[in-house]
Amino acid sequence: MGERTEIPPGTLYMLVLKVLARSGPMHGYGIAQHIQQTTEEVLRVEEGSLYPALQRMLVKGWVIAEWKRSDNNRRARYYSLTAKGRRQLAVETSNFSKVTNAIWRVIDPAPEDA
Amino acid sequence: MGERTEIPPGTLYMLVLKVLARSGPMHGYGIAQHIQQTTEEVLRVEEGSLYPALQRMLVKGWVIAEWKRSDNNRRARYYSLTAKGRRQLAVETSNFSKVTNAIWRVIDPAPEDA
DNA sequence: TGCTACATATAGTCTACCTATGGGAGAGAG
DNA sequence: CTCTCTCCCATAGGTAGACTATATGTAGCA
Repeated sequence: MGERTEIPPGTLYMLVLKVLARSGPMHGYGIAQHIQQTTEEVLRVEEGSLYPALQRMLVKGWVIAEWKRSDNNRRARYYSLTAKGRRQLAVETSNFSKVTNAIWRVIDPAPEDA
Repeated sequence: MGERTEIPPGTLYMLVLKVLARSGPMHGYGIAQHIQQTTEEVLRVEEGSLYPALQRMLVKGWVIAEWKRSDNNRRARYYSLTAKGRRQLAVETSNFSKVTNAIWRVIDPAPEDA
């Protein structure tokens, strides 16, 4: 029953898209590291979640990939955002915001009356 | 491709617990209505999601149920929060807050330093 | 020559919400 | 009285999306 620091279903694409939008082309491993560090270990993206997600994002045309050498001189696949991916990011961010606000309206006991 | 106003996985228990905590004993149908109205239709709890969830909450001991008559004089099962349910609500709310904040840290480019 | 860290990838499992379906019971209309 | 509408509960089956476990391979270092 320990606190699971898994990411909420439905937010993975948004997080990955955002990381690429902010930091430019990155490889999968780096994206995972980045998210973990930015959230101070609160969110951990498992590799078994990330790589399939990246594949789907390629198919959807949200990112493109290119094999390069990493800083450590290893083969790595660098992902970049496309225009379509940028639009998707906007949609997902907007929707996340809307839904999160709705939830807060329920769980936050703000005394509002008509 | 319309915006689906389904509730994010993992938040249903929290929402139901909170509604009961705020408004006292309610029947399932009323809980669903309440959430829909509070969120101005952004969140819609389907009956096929709600009733099974309530059953699980009974088993977990978060709520107790009692058959009564509704305002419309119909048979209805009224659910009340238990002490255990109240603790669960606190845990889930805290965790939701923590995770949501973490996500915002990624998608919102707020320049915060230590 | 191992050992560790980096880097990608797939198969299978599990959770949890949704859609679809069905039924019973009270209230108002005719 | 009966028909229909709304209220209210409940279950079965489908599906999405993240996880665990596993597998492969390379670079750098002792």
